[in-house]
Amino acid sequence: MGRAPCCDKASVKKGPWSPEEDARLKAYIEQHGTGGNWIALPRKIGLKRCGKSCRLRWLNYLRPNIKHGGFSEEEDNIICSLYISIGSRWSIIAAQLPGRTDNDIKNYWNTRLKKKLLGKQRKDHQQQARRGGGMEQGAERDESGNLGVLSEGGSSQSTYWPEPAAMPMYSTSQLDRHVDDEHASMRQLLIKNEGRFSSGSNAGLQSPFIPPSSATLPQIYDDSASTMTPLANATTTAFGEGLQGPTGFAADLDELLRCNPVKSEGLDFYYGAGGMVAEHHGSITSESINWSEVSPLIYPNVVPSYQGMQQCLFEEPVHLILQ
DNA sequence: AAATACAACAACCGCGCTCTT
DNA sequence: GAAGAGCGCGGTTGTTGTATT
Repeated sequence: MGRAPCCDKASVKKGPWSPEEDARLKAYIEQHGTGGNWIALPRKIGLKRCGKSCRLRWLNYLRPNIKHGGFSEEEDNIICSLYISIGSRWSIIAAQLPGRTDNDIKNYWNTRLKKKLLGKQRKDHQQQARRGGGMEQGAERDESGNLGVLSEGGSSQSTYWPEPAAMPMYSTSQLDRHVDDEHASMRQLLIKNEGRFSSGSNAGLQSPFIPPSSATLPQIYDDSASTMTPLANATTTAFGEGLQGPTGFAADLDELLRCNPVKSEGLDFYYGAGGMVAEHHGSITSESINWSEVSPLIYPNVVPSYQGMQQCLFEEPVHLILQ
């Protein structure tokens, strides 16, 4: 048996919201709140809209203090850094950017930031070629504009990415899962750019996100197994399996942030004293956290601490992981 | 000026999860 | 514990505006 629809599709209006609908929804919520039931809300107001549609409209457009457009470079950098670390968890990323909604960030990423990054990549690519960087033919991106990270089966490498010796050691199953994975590809791009668009002084720095090989992984965790085990579990549960990527990436992030508490203050909500990882040993989910409540607490820290976070993300873990 | 292509944004859809009964 | 309702999220599609030919 299929899932029951959340509302009667036939009697529900779809498409763009009129100013009148906006005004009614806004006025009602400002006066009465949502009442904890979005499904019933449109009936109370007399709107022929799906409850989910009302919720979306409120959250993405009508809610106070929503910013639209005009993303700053700092915001770009934060988005990129978080995309590197947690992937397309737009709601979590949005929680780090006051006034931004997940939908807004998602759209911004899909329509502009991704292209901006690829544009930079293309530029770097050309510069490298001019310097005699030895780009082979056929290294161009595919029709969708993506650069191949690894070819099918992982037996050959992209001509752009580092030589095999510098490449992470993926297992066969990991490769199978992530070949042609856009997220992985984009993340590689971001990592190369150190999670930002502006070129920094340490442009040649090697990415810290070199995934530990199967041989090095256990060592990392064995060193502090009593604390790392719940941490790793919590990370997996909180951000989902997909997060782990081909690299045990979230675990790496855990490790480096754990080892650099001062630098990770932007992620206090996640790692800090009494934070979710500290308090919930392996049983939390992203849904169990009320990000709207968490966000106000962390907003003030985010931007000022970004440099530190970025430094933490991009400078420290090389020796940690390769140790 | 008209047609077409592209970009940006708003909104919808389906799924997984949590909560309630 | 099971089932249903509702919420929240991420992916995708549709619409509108702008640029180009």
